[in-house]
Amino acid sequence: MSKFKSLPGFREFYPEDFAERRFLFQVWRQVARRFGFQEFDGPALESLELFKAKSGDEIESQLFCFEDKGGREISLRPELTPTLARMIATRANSLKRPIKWFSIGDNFRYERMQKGRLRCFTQLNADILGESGPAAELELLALLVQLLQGFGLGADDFLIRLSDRNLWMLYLEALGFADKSAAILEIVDKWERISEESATEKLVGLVGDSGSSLAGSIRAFLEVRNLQDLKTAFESASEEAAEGSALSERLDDWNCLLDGLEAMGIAQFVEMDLSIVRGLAYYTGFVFEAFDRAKENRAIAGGGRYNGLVRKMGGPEMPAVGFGMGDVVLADLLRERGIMPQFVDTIDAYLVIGGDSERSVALADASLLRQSGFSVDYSFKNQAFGKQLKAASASGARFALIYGSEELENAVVKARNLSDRTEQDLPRNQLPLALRDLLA
RNA sequence: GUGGCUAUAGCUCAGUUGGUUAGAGCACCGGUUUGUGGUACCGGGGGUCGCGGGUUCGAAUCCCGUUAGCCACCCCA
Repeated sequence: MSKFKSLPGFREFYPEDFAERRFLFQVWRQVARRFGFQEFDGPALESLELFKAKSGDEIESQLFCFEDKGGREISLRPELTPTLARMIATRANSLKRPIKWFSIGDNFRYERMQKGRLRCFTQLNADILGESGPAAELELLALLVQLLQGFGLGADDFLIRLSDRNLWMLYLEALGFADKSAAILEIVDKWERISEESATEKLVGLVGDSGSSLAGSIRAFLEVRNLQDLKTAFESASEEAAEGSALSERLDDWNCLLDGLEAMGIAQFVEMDLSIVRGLAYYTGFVFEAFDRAKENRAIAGGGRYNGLVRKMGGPEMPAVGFGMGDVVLADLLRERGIMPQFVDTIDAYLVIGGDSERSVALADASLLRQSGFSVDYSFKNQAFGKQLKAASASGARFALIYGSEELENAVVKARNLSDRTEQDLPRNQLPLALRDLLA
């Protein structure tokens, strides 16, 4: 056993683990590219202030932060969005819009670990900036669906819940609680986790006696699953608001988005569900989360619109919407479903070397073949043929190239197909070409 | 930050009411095998039984502490 251990919440990736990781990244990258997103990255280490600016001072307790040797207060990044917002803010005026960017990177959060949550995890982030209309949300939802489909997940496996903080603001305004909306939404966010009684208690504590009727109105809103339900909820809240232009404009956005989902053939993956409000209050419009259907409440990915952030980072007004998807929950899910592929590293050829007198010839060919683009391996020491063939087989090689004295006398090497055990001689002076034909 | 459970080889786990030198399977290395691989047989390396303290003639085993892991709460950007 090693004298040292890795830090809590930080993983080591042995080759078999890394193969899974590579698979996740490949799908992420391929699908994002299919949608025309461009890959970027920022520094893993940033000033502490950057993260406090977005999330408030309380965030510090969950950061890997410290003072560097120059006396700077710095932190490993807990998320990518502040960095993205700063990068966009810096070049906002020269970036062609819409800006469609994605990134795959490690994030760090100083938290107690549990299932699906570590201290260092990798997240895919995809963001669209410069588009204020629901076309941006549509594109991101379509990307999210195809990403999950790219891993072999289907409509039975996941569901995207789509919500809207704007609708909540309009609704609370219609109910006469516009001034307490932030505090009320915090309670709504916890609604599913705490009992309705204790939620009602909190509401009564917040707004007084009208709290219990407010609780009833909120429950009705939480049960909304389509635009018809929504209309009914608003009508019973306030006739005036139900007829107002603010609501009808927002309903236009909803119609546009829902029609788009229909047109893209992904409507069955998305459900209107206003119980998603997402904790921190910097989201400004549509918000959404993708859930594992088998285990309710486990979010695979989440995001929403955050129109104010680029300006907060010193840039111009810049509409923005994005989502993140972590590798930990996703990999757990794929393993549970039995759809995490098992990868075997293979090579093209394994050289079986007769002895010292054949070794230098074999080494010359290994070098040539590798330069020609083949993956080639061989034993470091002289061993019996049987041993070397065993190693060849274990290496995953498709062919064993046998360098024996008889072969070399005839200026050939014997290629043994390791799966069907057939053999044929290849001329040494044309080895790369001959091997290419064999592998084709 | 709070609580519950757990900790023996790289992995999965045995280990009796406390009793010699802590075991097995898998994996790894070597041999049977200097011209033909997945099986078989033989052998080998690898452990301060998480760590520290206590009880005892004697602790992997009992007690206390601590650390780490898992799970839940909190939080979830």
